[in-house]
Amino acid sequence: MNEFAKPTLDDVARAAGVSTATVSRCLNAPDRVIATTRERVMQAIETLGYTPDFGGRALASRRTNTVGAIIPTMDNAIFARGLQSFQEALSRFGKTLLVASSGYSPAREREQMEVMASRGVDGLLLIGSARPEASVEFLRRRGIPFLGAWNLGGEDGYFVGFDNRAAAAGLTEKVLAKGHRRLAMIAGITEMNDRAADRMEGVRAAAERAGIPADELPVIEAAYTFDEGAKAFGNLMALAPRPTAVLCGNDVLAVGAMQKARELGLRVPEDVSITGFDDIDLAGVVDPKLTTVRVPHNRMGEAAAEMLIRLINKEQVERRIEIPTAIVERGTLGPPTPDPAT
Amino acid sequence: MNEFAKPTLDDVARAAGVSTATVSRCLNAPDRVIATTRERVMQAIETLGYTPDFGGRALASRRTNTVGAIIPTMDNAIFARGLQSFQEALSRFGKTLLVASSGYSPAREREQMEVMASRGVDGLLLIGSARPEASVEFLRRRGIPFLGAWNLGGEDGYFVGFDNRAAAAGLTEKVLAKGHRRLAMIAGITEMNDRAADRMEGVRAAAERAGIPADELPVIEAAYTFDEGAKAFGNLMALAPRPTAVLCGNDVLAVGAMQKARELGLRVPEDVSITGFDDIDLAGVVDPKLTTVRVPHNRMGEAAAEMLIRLINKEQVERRIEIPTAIVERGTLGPPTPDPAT
DNA sequence: TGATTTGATGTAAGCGCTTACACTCGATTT
DNA sequence: AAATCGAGTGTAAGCGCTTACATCAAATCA
Repeated sequence: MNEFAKPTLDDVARAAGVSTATVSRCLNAPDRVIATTRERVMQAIETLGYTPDFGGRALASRRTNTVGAIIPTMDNAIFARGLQSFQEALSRFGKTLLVASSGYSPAREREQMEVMASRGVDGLLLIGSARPEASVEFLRRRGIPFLGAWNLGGEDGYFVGFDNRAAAAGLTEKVLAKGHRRLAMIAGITEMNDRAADRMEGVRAAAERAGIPADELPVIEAAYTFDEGAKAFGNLMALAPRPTAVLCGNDVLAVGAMQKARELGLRVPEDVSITGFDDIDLAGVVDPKLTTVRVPHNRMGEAAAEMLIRLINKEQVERRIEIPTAIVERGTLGPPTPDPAT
Repeated sequence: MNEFAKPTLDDVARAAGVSTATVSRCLNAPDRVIATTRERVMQAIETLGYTPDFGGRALASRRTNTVGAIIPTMDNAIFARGLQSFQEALSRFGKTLLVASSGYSPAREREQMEVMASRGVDGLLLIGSARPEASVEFLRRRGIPFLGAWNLGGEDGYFVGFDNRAAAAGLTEKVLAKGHRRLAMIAGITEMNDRAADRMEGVRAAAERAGIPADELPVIEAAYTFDEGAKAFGNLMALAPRPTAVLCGNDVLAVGAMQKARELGLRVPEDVSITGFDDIDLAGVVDPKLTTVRVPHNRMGEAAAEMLIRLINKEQVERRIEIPTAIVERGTLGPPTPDPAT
């Protein structure tokens, strides 16, 4: 063989004086080869610097040991963190991660599904459950096991994630318990984003249980940036009566709101309480520190990897795994200041 | 063909009444097939729901249209952002991204290189230039084009990144121009991390040019966390004489330092100036806003993708592309307060 | 008009691997 | 001692695709 050509199974077999089948077995089922032979083969692999060819292997075995993930964007600490853990866990199972991003567009997600499918991924990680039925159907027809992550999904399918609705409701109850009655919410964009929608619903439900009807709970949807959060907060503060607590759909919006509050000369939490969601690093850094909901994305990433591997291996799998969240009380939630008019 | 089996090229060929070669050409070189035939083939592809098999294609064409990236971790806004842009750009060229993480370990990076190699990636994105020669040699032998990103590397190889050294020096000059003489630095861990090392050197060089010898410039290396930054800052503030300006190797350390300053009752920038590096979102959110160096990671990601594609296509490529950085003056850098003792 | 070129398509040989099946040979059973 | 077994290994048939080369008909030329 040419010194610089990539060595093949044949080269190894020849060098070790065995057949290609034996070399293949050394790699895939070492215990089906007697120790002495195996050593000889391994030695040959080592000296030749052989690594199996992916194409050949994929073609012959009908397996790729590749897992895909289609996420809205990595440019978001939440997904980046989860994906990192997912990838690490996958790597422990000898799988490699193929990533694609949808930019929150269902059409683009579908395209990427086709890319993943034609790459023969063994399984696929998706975010959430809000997607056209046709996309789901596509994966089913192709027989690609897939998983919705970051939330708990709907009727069918497998999920590993958080109960965003319950967590949001829990936080809302905490706010109500402080004595707040005039709540407002800055939600993430809910269209095709079930996490944002669930959080909004959770807040609404808790408020309603406390006797606050939906029409007395102003909600503004805002994109995932500080500026949008700030803008929404400004609009909310212009309302009469002014809300005493603003629940935000995520920490980014909450921090944007905090900036705006400072700009408006409003003290947090004396003049207005603000809460976030996700507990990103930022939450512990702003002043005062943000009261929020901890969402352990890294644990989720790991759990997702394990679940997907089981799905791929056709092992028994629970339909959904809930990763518990926790309310983190820090400095931005306090009791409302008694209305000066009273 | 079985209704549920994945259709193959053969199925398409039969359905369209042409040979497999023609179908293949329709997919890979449409202009080498006459329009009427092509339409018939495309129609068949459509109705059968055919997607080419990756393994077969990779095996036959010796190309995978896959690009790998081995980064320290995605769990770091800097890399996540760059990677996102890289992936998007790649996707526009019809390439898919395979990601792996090294956790800052050269050994692990090497392992991942082998994984990437055996997957037949067409090209590889690496971070920085600090790695054992053997790793580089491995890629060369395999003939895998690769690229160092995020810095400008050394003697040979291709790079797209920033001149961390010059940028750090520039910022240091700005600090000196404010009148500071007692500088200190909290650097990132420099071992096997050329970005951190370059930044440290840049600060040292600028200080020396201003007549401040290295031994009068205390430097503490700290891991990429708020806490480590805070701890290092605490140590620095215990020094006598106390530094009046602390240059940090990245924004995370700087924000940690700011927190510690508040804790210690030190005002920023009145009592002590603090600067960062990277201009992550966080930098614009802390109070006062952080003076730092803007490092456009998304532009870098795109440039890296383009360069790697050219490398893969064996087109003419510049050896290094420098992405310009910019100093962002915000609130944490001010003139030193005159020493009360003077 | 016959010779030559050109463009569209078909034929078939692999690409590197896995795996069903066949084979060998010593150990065990009858 | 013959029959049976099983562990270790080899043989060889593909897996689905690309592509060099062959073929053929139509277009062009002399």
